[in-house]
Amino acid sequence: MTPKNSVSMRDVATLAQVSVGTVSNVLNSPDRVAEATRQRVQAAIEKLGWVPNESARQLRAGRSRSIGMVVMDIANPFFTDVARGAEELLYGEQYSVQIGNSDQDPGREITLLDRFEQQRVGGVLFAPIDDSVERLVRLRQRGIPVVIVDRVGSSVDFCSVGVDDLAGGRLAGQHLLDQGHHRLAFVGGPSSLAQVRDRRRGMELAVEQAGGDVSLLAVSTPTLSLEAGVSSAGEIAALPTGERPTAVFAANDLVAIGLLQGFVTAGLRVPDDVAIIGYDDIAFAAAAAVPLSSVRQPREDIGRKSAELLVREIEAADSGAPHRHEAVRFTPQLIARRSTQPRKRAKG
Amino acid sequence: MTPKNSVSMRDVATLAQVSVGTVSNVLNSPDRVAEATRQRVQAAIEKLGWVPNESARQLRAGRSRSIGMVVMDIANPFFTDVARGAEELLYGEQYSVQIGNSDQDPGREITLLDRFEQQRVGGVLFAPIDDSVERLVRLRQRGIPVVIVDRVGSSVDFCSVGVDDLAGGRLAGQHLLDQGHHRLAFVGGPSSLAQVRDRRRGMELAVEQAGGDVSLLAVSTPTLSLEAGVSSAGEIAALPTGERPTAVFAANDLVAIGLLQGFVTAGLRVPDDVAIIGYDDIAFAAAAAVPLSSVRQPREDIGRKSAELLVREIEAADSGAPHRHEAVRFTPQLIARRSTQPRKRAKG
DNA sequence: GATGATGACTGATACGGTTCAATGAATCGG
DNA sequence: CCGATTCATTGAACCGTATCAGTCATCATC
Repeated sequence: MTPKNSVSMRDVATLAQVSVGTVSNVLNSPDRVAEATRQRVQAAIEKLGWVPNESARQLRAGRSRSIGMVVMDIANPFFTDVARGAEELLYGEQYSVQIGNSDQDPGREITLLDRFEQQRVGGVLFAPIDDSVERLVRLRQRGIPVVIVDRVGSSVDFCSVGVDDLAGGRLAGQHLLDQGHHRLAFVGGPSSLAQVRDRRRGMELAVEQAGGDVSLLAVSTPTLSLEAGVSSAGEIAALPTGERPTAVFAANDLVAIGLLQGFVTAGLRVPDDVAIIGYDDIAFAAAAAVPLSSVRQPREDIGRKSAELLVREIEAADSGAPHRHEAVRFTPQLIARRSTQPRKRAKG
Repeated sequence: MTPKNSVSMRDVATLAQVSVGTVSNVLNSPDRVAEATRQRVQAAIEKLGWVPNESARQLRAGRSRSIGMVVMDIANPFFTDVARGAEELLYGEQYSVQIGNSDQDPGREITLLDRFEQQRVGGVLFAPIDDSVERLVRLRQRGIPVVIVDRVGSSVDFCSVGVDDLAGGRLAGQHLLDQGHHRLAFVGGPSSLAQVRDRRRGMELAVEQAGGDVSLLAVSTPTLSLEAGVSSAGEIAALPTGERPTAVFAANDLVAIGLLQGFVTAGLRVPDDVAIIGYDDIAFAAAAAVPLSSVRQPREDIGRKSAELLVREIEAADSGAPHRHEAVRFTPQLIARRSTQPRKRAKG
């Protein structure tokens, strides 16, 4: 039942009347091989349908052409966009990408890194859920480069690519203040996520700097998901009108879209009763029930840049060249849409 | 610069004063090893920080614990949901998943399959962009099982998991007819995608069966994306009011959400001027500008079931047990929301 | 106390490639 | 015409693990 007709280089060599070394050369250094021989070998490969065994190659080489990527929420289009950017670049460099979803679970995160280590992947793109780098140090000791994605280097020991979330939070906060809001809220969590902390802190800075009589309510959520947004909207809508915030900054667009749904369900109008701004500017933000204002991150660029830094580090290690870690920080951009449009006083 | 401090089983064996065979036994058949020895070996493993080399193991075993998955559009939440379902099950079975994005490009699709073949993955979950199975046959000859995802078996030679798209299309068409529409449209493409053909055909069947004076306009798009929807909406909106369809069935939710955006931009009201129904019922459908009616597919179940069939086939092949290919067909479900709500005649 | 039987461990081999020193043939300059 | 150089090819060693036929000691059995 198991055909197991595994053809190996030896079979090809036999058929082509050459040694295995020559077959290998045909693949890896074609110029060292006579044209006639090369064609004979190629023909034999075709005929037998031989395909190189990547495990064997990798075992010998001690290094692999596959890249591991850990994201914290594959259901979030932000991460698939980042992954697309990374994959695009890596595909061109002949690497293949393994995407693992930690689902914001530290245990799974570790397991995924363990598996990548066992596979001796060529490198790892890592979007972490916290700041610990111990696990990463071990990977690097084994010679596996790691680039930290979506989190700009608290540690100088790794390359990292991210966005200035403090600035992003400030943009969002300032925007809401500019629209004349005085009762603000921030929705997002858990605060173990640096992204959440930074975005919130940025908003707080905007508020402090503005001075004046501004209140800022913080609503913490267990995850950054649609559902979390929906349920937070319920909480907020239940507040007495006089205390209820008139504008909300959500830590990402998923939460923002959830809030939108929740508010509409609760009978609140957006932006008239409550304005919303999100973060990431995923493609669905513009298509939401009320087109969603957001703070845009260059998602695919983040992926591409991360991959580029990773490849560079891998190649430096291969060639023994020195390598300086780099921390790339993109600047976020405010995208104002209807969900934060100033309330029309002239209603009638 | 390259530390290369690669510790192998031999190092562990030396430190623990045993042979490499024993170290291997500690891992794979712990019961064949004396307790004291086992602990000594474990201690040595800890101390050296040894991690098994998956390539070597795999080379020896001839088979790997990693699964390749090919999807045609990773930006479509439908596929990430399917992938989540698959990954969830496979993670539990100690497999890791490699997701590759063919981006609806036949060339990339082939390349991804080539790479999986070279890696001798344990199996492949394949969401194809057309019906050709030649490439798959070769994989299977090499002993790599393939399960076809999101496309129920035209071929009995493979397991497959999908949804009855003909029934789904019919549900959508019937729903629009039930709302009293007579000028319908179908938007989607390319028609090389079986999903597109089936959904459209299903709608046509509903129309034929209903009889009466019903028109059905077909608008073809190059891909199933938000952008395709937006631009199709432009075309449709440009039609004279008397010819313009009053209800549109989009081949998937991305297109539907794009249409929605496009119609709103063009000044048409949904559902008053034109009703929309999508397909997939991705999470964002409910959160769209107007909550989107859709035909729901059990996305995560599709992934889980595919993975289950794949694992079963892999294990059957390993144990030499016979295996019967299975074609699982889920039934889609109509989800009616506001985007197809009957027009209120009593407007004033 | 000789005989198996059992249990714990060893050592060699194989997996499928890459790499590199060595070999032999052909070419070249003088 | 010969030594030197270049070119094409070979063959063996090696990567890190799993497996399996043996080896050796221990123990129960009669």
